[in-house]
Amino acid sequence: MRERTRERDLKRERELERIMQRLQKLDEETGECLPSPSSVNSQAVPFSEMLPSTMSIQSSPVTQNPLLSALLFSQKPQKLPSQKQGFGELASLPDLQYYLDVLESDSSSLPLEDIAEICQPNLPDPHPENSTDAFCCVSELTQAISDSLTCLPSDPVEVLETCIQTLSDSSNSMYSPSNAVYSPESELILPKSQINDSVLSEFCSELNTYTINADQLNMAPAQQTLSQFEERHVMLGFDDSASVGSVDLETSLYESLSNEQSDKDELESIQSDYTDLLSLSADAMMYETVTNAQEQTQKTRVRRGCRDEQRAQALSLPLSVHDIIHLPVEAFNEAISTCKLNHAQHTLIRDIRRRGKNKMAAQSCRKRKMDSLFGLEDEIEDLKRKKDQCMEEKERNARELCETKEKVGKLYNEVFRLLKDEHGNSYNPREYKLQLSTDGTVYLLPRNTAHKNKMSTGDLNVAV
DNA sequence: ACCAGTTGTCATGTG
DNA sequence: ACCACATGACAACTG
Repeated sequence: MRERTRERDLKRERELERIMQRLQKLDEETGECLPSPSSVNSQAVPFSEMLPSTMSIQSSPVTQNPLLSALLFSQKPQKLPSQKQGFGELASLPDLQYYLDVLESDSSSLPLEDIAEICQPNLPDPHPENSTDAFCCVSELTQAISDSLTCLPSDPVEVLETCIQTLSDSSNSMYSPSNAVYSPESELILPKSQINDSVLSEFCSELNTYTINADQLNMAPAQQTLSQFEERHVMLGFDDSASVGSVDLETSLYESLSNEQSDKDELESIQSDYTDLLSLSADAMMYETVTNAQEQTQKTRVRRGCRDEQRAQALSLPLSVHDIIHLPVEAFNEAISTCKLNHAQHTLIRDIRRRGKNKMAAQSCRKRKMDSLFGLEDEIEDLKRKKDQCMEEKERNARELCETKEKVGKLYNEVFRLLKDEHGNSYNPREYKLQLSTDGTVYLLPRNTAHKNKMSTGDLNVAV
């Protein structure tokens, strides 16, 4: 089996090499430098954008066919899991897209007979037992190109449409919607027959949260994974915005599958823990057993969030975990009083409600704490901004004060220079000074008396 | 293996 | 006394 795979890989490598050589030869002959198929891959231009404007992709049957959807919208064929069985061969699809693109955009740059020759290696294998499904897919496309070239060698658009029509005929295609699964996000197409755990793991990071009920665990793993893969975005059964009772598929699906036995063991353990209570008559013994069960459960905690769900199932509680937690007090009390519960059920239902309430309280408490923290951080930022503003204002005021002092000094000197005594002589600035009174009058005072009685008009010699 | 962050749970305090 | 809620502390889990 491994040898056959290696042979197929080598065969495909040789084919790709031939195609590349042919392209290189074409480049040399035409003197034009056409983008190589690999560069087309890296350019990540959706093939749908290459379609003529008159050809609406939405109205085309293309989108009805998962293979063509994958083909036309495939931008990163290198993402295909080449190590998975049969998918490495799909890597040449973008090459074929490239040829179709050249046909559609400028058929003169690539002689049609050359395309037929390029496509020749991809034609269906005369020995079908050597072909993989993916290789058949490539062959199918190249066959369509080749046939189209024969029938409609002068109309590239029709070539393309013929290819699409050929591959849209899903009646015999292994990639028809009825037997293939297509992931638009990951741009991959997988035949259902090849969906298995290892392939599914490629998709798991994109899958949403699922709630798995107990009877799903009884499904065969491959059947279950396929079923859940097809039902992505669908919430089954218990719906809870919190994680109570729900199981994250990514972490738990495989856990559920690989540890199916341990899961059952755990369920049985829980069931045993609480059903043991049914056989006990003394309340004290019941309480002790509940405590032991809780301790044991805590010690053997495998996953969080679904334990109460399992416990509720184990003891067949009449209310869902969601109702147990979210019902108003009156309704809850009425419900548990009307439903005749034994001691174990009563204890469990109280515990579930307490834990559920406390879980929500803890969540809101943490949210408040984070909000408070963010509020404090915002306050710190505001205070920093205000501090910066104050610092800027202080600097601006200091600058303005300096400028004002400078202006006053100049004005002082100017005024002092203009003052003359009765003989027309200037006053000595070392002996006299100007002083401004509170009423706005400027006085000339001798320096030795200025400080003694600044505002005494009797000392004034000159009023300016 | 280690670590930081997240989450569920329990114990305890408070109104 | 009882209840609901808040919160610190711890352990399990996760990436």
